[in-house]
Amino acid sequence: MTRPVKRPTSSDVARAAGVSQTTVSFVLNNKPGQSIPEETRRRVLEAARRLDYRPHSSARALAAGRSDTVLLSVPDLPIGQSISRFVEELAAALAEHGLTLVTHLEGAHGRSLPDVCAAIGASAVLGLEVFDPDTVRSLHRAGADVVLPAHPTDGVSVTAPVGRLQAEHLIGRGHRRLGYALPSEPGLLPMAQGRLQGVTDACQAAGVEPPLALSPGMEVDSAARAVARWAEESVTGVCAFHDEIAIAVLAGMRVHGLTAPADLAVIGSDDITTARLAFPPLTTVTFDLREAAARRAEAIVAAFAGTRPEPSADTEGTPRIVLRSST
Amino acid sequence: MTRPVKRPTSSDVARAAGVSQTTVSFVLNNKPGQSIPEETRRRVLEAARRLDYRPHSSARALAAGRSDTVLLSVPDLPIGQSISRFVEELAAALAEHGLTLVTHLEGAHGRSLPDVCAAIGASAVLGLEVFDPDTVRSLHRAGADVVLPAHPTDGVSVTAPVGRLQAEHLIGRGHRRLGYALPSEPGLLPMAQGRLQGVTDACQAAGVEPPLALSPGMEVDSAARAVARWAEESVTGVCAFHDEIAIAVLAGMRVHGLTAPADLAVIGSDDITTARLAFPPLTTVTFDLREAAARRAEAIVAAFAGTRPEPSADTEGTPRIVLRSST
DNA sequence: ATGAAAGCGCTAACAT
DNA sequence: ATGTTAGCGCTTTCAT
Repeated sequence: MTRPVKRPTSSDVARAAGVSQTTVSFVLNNKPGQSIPEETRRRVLEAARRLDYRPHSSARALAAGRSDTVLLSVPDLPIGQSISRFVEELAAALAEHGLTLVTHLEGAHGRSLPDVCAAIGASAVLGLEVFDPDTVRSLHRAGADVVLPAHPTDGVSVTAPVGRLQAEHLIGRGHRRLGYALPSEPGLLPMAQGRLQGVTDACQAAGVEPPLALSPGMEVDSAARAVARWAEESVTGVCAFHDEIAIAVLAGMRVHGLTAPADLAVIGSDDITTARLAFPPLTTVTFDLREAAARRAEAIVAAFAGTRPEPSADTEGTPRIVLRSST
Repeated sequence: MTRPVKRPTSSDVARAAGVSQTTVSFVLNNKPGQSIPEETRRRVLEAARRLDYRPHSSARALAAGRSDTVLLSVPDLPIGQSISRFVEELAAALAEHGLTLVTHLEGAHGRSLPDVCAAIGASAVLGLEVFDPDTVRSLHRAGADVVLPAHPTDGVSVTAPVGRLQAEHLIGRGHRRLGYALPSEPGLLPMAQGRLQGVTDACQAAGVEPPLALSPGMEVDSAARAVARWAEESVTGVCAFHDEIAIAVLAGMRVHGLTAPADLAVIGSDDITTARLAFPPLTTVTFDLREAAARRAEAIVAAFAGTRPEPSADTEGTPRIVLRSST
């Protein structure tokens, strides 16, 4: 359980390879502008491999003045596997640039994000939504070189256009009065505001009334009340913040003997696994997370290099509507 | 986006407080066995606060030979909010001991756990299931002082007794032939084996046949096939690895016009949000994660101190059966 | 093409 | 009660 062995240092590798420690550093970091003969390089790499050498991250960070660690802050809770997949892709994309991603779950009780950032010596901090200026400042003081997104143009949330797409889908199907199902967790509200705004925009563009936003909650009863309310207001289509809430709406409809999409069309977001298994199956909006993740990774690497990433027209990944019912 | 400012060092604080840098270190770390007059201590703390000083984690880790970072490895995907809550509680409990928790999502493409461990300089690595000896060795070589659980007695998984409880519940209801629904993700298999073993044990103890384990998958069709298979074998109750799979089984039953629990009883695990909303609602096994998290945190702190945690009889948290249907 | 040497910011003996 | 000093393992400048 406790480790008695001392791990090899770069000097150990140097000794084993019969070169200086400096040379080891050059070889292992592929230092440009150095002319290391193939033979020497080989010897060093071989020795490193044999000793199972790994650079001591703290020592490296201390000397270099920056770490290779990227911290991702993930909001309160279960955002479905859509986000999980995003994290995975992001980690992979960053790994290709030699960066390591770890995640901090924003919780009520944990430490603050700047604390965590300082504690692990992250040199970049990522979020899903734009950080407010105060947080950005704190993070910088905590040692973060890069904070993203710090500005709405930084290639914002994975989530922004979701609402618009949901609404356009329903409006395209002839719905003229929409509802919006908000999450109850306060932590998700900022993100929800963004998505709701998208719905509102789409409604305005189509010349239909703005959506009636309610919080159906995650209980059958509360959801049933929301459904009743929407029915009173002649709402015929509901956009849900994410699939879990959409499923709650479906459950609420069951209470009233309503069926989707005939009585009320419901569209979710994130394409969680259980959405596919809901009855009736849910219509969902989702993104190509691979793309989005890759772009984010580029933005980070570019920010490190001081180069601002070229502002691509669509920083959001390729949206995709996944239809599973005939909503 | 990029930070130009240099952050204050402990020497800056020393200068501001008119003391030596050593004294600053002593005060800020509450070094025991030192007698710092209240006045000096106050001046130092005041200066640190004014400068918004935060110790440089890498420097500290390098000098002290160990960091305050704990890395939690979370398996493949959305294990529901049960696990999320566990993470949150764990983070809070560790924070009370000055330790910082970050999470690594085990993904197909990301870096290996030892890589991540080395990259962030974690001095403890945690998992939900027992690590195999090879991994433990790698982690130690990667710089981890503490690896838990490394041994079945270390206060194992949050999950171990789950299978037993599920089976006992069904057997208690008169079921004599059980099925088990395995996950399809290979990453979850080790955990699934543990839970399945619990079911098998309970069956043996009750003198009923061992469970018929199948992988229903997360598609309606594949789940329907599994259900058919269980029906052929006169299985009347199914324990599912977790709620998502249980929901898949429910979906498969719908295809055959079967209803739960009359035709086939289904019991899940983890109490995910959508399980509450499934139709019919799912029976689920769940734990008091607060307790489990606190115990885990203690184990880690104890391991750091070299003290083995006193082996408490129940390292698993308080199990709780959540009934939502009349399974 | 390679090495020597000076720190990075901190902790921990060891003085005083 | 406080300061002096020597590293921790690495990167990087400057010599060779």
